[in-house]
Amino acid sequence: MSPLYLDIETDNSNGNGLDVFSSKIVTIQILLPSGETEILENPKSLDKVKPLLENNLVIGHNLKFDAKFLKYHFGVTLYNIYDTYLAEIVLSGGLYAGKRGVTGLSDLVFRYCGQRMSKEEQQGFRYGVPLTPEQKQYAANDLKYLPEIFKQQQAKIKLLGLEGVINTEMKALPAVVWLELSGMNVDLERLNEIRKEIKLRKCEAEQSLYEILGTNKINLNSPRQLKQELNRLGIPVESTKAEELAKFDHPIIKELIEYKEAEKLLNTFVGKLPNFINTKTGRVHADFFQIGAKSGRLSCTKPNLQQQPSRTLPEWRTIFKASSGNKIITADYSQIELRILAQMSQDKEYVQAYNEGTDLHALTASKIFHKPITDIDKKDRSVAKTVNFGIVYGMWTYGLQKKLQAAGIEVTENEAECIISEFYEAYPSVSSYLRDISKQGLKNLELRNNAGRLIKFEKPEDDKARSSIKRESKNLPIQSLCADMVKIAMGNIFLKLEPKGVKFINTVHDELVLECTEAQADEVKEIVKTEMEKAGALFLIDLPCVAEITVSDTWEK
DNA sequence: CTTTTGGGCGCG
DNA sequence: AAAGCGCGCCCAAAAG
Repeated sequence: MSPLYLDIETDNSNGNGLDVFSSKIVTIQILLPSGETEILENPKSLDKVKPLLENNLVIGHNLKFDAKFLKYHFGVTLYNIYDTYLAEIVLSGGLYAGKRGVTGLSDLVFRYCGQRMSKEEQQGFRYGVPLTPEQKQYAANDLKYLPEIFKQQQAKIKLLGLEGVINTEMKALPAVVWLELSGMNVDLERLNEIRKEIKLRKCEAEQSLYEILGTNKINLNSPRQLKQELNRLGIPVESTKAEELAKFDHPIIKELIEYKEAEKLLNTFVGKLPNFINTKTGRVHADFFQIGAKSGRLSCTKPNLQQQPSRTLPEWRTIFKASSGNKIITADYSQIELRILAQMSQDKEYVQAYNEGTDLHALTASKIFHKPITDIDKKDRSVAKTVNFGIVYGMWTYGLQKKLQAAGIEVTENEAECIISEFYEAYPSVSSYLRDISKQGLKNLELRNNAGRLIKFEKPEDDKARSSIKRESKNLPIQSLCADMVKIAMGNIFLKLEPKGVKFINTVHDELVLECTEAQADEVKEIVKTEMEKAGALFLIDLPCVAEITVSDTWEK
């Protein structure tokens, strides 16, 4: 298998040359193993090069873009990919995730080849218009440094032992292409019903607020003005965030929280989502960044399908509806971060609880409150749940106290301290694991998760930054291992289900969402469950990995 | 006028 | 001394 180097140029005359659905490919440049550069101008069909592209290793920079165009316009699928852009983020230990100005092709050309790529003027590639000599030069230029970049990255990958992580990312890339091309279907009628409901809620809250305040000469969306008004009413809030407001007992607080919630939902979700429905496909095609977070998690924009309301407005997700005749498969890992913590800490009680199917939150409650597990009530369990999750994030007693307070559970700082120390006494291995890993992270300024993913930290300049590294060191190995599981599953599911015409429509950190015909639903459900659990079992050795799957007409919470 | 920053909040 | 990890998007206010 000989590697090819690939790049494409697209028509930007509609000002939207990056949009796969409304722009066309003007040229495809391929640097062949022979060293020759082939430029396909204004291609009508790719039948001649399809086998070449589908059966060889294709190397390029940010190939998600190219792969989307090739797939959508010509039905060509890139299976075997090496992307210098993703590789560079992996090599940076996640430091380049979501950063601008460090991962562009020109940045890599300078870093590896010492050459400054001239910032040439927009070449104005137009579909159907023959290329000028300058345009041909420009097109070929994007390819000529790739072999050297590839070679040097390969050496670094080997040196750092990052082959496994790179492999995971490159196999996940075709799945991300599949994801972006699939898009989600939106039930606009349902959306409009919800819009009406919330508008009403907002108006009612707004009227009450004006009445209580005795004026409507205030911008309720201005934290500054709002705080001033609340202080004037004798409510000594230090800020206007929900958590602070919850500390005070005054009729205005309830209305204010109601107003802010409705305002947020209307402005951020209800009002915005319809703008993202693509006119060509009728679906919402968000942009996913494959390594959007330094943990290796994906991030998402325009719109961010990873932050669609579920707690604040449970019915919201039902607007994401299967097309007629289809079903939506929602699959998520059960308590995955706590299971990973159990695996990594090797804590006896934690591991045993998951092996015996004991409710871990109830178990924790029984430990910290010294009660038999059968006597644990809802409130005890809720406190324990906050502790279990908070521990994974490196929470301190002060944070626990605030978190519980926001949930309507009052504890003194002393009580919070007791709860945490009881937790560590009950799970000594969790305690020592977290202590050791945070020390190690701060000392080495880098960590590995169990999949070998490298996590680096910037050199801290002050105590605040040092504390931050200690907390991140507790959390990131866990968060990132979950990301690796999801990516491995994604890559394997792509190979099995994309050829069957199934759609991959969303992913939210520990969750995969697919759409398929009713007839396919049972089979798809089984495959997704099996692949997710298989990927999890690569790293959860001493306890089970469980993926929970639902089949429905809509995206389920 | 446009861009950046800060407070705030949606999700896992 | 700081006080919970990772993201993206909203608006208002400040800065350019």
